[in-house]
Amino acid sequence: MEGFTFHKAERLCSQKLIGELFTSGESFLVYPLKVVFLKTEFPEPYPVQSAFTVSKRNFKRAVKRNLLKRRMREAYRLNKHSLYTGLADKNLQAVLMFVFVGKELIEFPVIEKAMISAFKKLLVKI
RNA sequence: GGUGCAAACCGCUCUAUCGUUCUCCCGAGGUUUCGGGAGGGAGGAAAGUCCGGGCAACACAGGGCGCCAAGCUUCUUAACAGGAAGGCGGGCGAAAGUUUGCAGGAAGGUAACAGAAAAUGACCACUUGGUUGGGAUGUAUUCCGACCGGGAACGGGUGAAAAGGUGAGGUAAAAGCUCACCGGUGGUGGUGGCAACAUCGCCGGCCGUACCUCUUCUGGGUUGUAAGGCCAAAUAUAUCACGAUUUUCCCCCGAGCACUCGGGGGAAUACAGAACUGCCCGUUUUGGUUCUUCGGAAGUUGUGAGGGGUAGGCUGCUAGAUCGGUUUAGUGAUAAACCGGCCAGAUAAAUGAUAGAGGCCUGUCGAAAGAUGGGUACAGAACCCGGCUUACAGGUUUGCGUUUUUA
Repeated sequence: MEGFTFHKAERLCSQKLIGELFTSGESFLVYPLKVVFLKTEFPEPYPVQSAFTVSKRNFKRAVKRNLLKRRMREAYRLNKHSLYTGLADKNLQAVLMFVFVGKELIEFPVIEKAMISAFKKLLVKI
């Protein structure tokens, strides 16, 4: 079991993949998060590439958007091992996008809980 | 000490655990990557993108008109619509101060509502001439009217603004009509100031105000780092332009062993289009036309434009009008010299998350020590600088005004 790292290879950076994800990916909601996922293949050793985003419409200030993205990323980083092992068992690769759909700043423990249940739901659905 | 004004500055700290990006070192691995260690990693506004520059690409003979922006003076600066110091006018304040405005009135134009009239000013009231009605006295005066024609900007009223103010003379009544003083303006001279301007004297006309799409003066190419450059990958050279070359046909000149060989294939014209541009002139260029013995087709290939395809890496990319001191010059903005330092470079976008402790401010309880609750702002680099504007919990320092107490 590797540690709680979150390297660049684990992040979703390719504009092309992001475009594909939004046009042909499936999604579900675990308030305050919306998860968009797509089974695909990419040349990295990790089972998942993921990205986080916060709408500019709900949060006008960049500071608040950054804070929420950081909290989501921390929650992902600290709990991703269950997702990794689950996907590795099924021998799948996927790209994920977490969209924050809440309208106000939400504390870290709430986001963490939502993230864990999102992982369980994702493993069932995929 | 209270209260107020101005300027400058700071704008949370520490520990633990787990992470992120860049640089360097070590080890594994061997054109990539992984592990460990050390160090650097948001702001005073990083924001708004409102001005001004650097840098880059593209464009560019020149002139006129237009458009946009600025407009007291001197200085400052790479530059500015910024800043500093000063000048004049207005507003606020008891004061320290603060705030706001500033080219011009020669030509053109505008001045709502109200008011008679907004610049060729006569509504009421004033005054006068003529005609006329009535009354009084007693036979040519006076009083009260009406109508017509003048005089006159002193008074009333309107307005943001009403034809300089006060006094005297003057007159039928008046009036810069005249005079004295005052205000303003133009000219001129002295003094002070680099200047805006201030101040004093003399002379003149006796003198509206505010504003503009008006006039004048100064400046102004366009687009922004998603600029631009390089590499990789990928598709395929459609179309267009220019050049080179080959073949063929045509024309001209020369040779000639007679249908072969060698050499060569322009110039003028402002008619039209295009470019430069907001428009016009103009310039450049292309096409056409004309003249002339005097160029057309096809293939191959190169360069450029353009389409299609590719959406990945490097560069630009951070050492600079740089930062921190000290000294000197200057009222100041700022400049110069010397010493020292290296200070973010991400790209679905790092600079963090969680927990604990402590500061700071503040509410309540309490004589105090303390206890307990709340708050800890505004805000996140995206090519780089100089300004401006806006947001901001709380705090520090300095100078000045005013008031009170003490001496």
